[in-house]
Amino acid sequence: MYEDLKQFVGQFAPLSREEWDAVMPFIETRMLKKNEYFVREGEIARYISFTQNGYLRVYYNHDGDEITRDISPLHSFVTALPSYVSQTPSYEIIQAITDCELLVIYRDHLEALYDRYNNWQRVGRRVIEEMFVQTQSRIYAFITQPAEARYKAMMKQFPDIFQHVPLQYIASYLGITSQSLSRLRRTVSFDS
Amino acid sequence: MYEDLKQFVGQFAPLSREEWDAVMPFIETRMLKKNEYFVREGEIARYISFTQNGYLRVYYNHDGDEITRDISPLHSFVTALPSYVSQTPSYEIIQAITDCELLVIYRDHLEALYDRYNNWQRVGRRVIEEMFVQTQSRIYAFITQPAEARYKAMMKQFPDIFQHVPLQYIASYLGITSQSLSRLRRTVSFDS
DNA sequence: TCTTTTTTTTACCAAATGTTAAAAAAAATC
DNA sequence: GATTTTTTTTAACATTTGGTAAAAAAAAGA
Repeated sequence: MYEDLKQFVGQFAPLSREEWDAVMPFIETRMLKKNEYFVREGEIARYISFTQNGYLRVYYNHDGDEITRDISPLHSFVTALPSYVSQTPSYEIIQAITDCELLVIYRDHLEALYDRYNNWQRVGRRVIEEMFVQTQSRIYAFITQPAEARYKAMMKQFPDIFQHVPLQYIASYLGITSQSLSRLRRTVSFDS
Repeated sequence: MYEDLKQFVGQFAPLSREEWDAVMPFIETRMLKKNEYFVREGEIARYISFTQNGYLRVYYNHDGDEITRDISPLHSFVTALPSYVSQTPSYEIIQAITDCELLVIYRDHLEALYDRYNNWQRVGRRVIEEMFVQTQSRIYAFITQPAEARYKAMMKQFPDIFQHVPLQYIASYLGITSQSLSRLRRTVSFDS
């Protein structure tokens, strides 16, 4: 049960049988059809999810454009973090790009788990540390690499995403328009 | 003693007298002269610092250019996180932009503190969560705003930094060349 | 204070990306 | 399968930013 989750979390700290048993009652499975929402605009993000299957998109509305901050890789944790940590209405929207199977845990339950099990709190800390490091790399990429290099790097790192996610979302994630991405793809496919 | 640190950390969780007493023996004060290093390239980041006074710059060498990932605001935590979390040689370099007064704590001591005090682990988690949220905002800025808007936003959010930090570092932090920043500043000062 | 070094600014041209509009292709719906 | 809607591509031109080089200004050192 929850093998993908166990493997993912296990990277960050070993957890005892008891510690796993403690979290089990709080894990809910939630299915989303393509285009359904996990977090809506203005809603408070009261839970976090692990993508057991499918792809989520985290974006927000900016002058009529949808700005994609994240496209969740398979088997990763996703929430609208600004809302989640401060329990204020979310400007970020989370929507299913494909049909999804999510493992959901409520923040209240998770915080209670953290209170009781220092080891779970450690896992929570390490997971977010790792996410922070990833985000840093993305900032470096924005500073040092032009869009074409960012595109190639993304293709290499997340090849599966390109099979499931519309290019317009990828373009936004890369920080360019879909027209620019289209232009890039034309030249990239020839010379590389 | 350590009032700025206590106030900063206190935002994230209340800490008892005992919990503070437990950390005190591990805090070291370290003075850096301008241009001295806190973490050198290839060194393992074995500690984290709180900037009691002064400004640090986190950057790395990229094709002969120094790419500034962060300029620490006053009273913030700074380390070369990728090296710190994985205890591998750091590609990030941390250098004092001004004379600095740092409060330093070693990772080993901090981890031991986390083991013993769940509440400290909670603080560690919340601090990094907050840093992650900040970093997200910066990514949104890169996607949605041209350099001029990012510059104006930075002036508004960190006015003090502009009084202490050379413009070339600010330019790199904004993701542009110092020539471009110079051009921006000329037009900005006229029309706004 | 004078000299040297570093930083910032200016200018010109090149490259990358945006904007607008429309066509083509693909996907969804009937 | 035909129709409608959405997504992707193409094109022309505009804007932003980069690259190179040099001058000006500021800071550091003698």
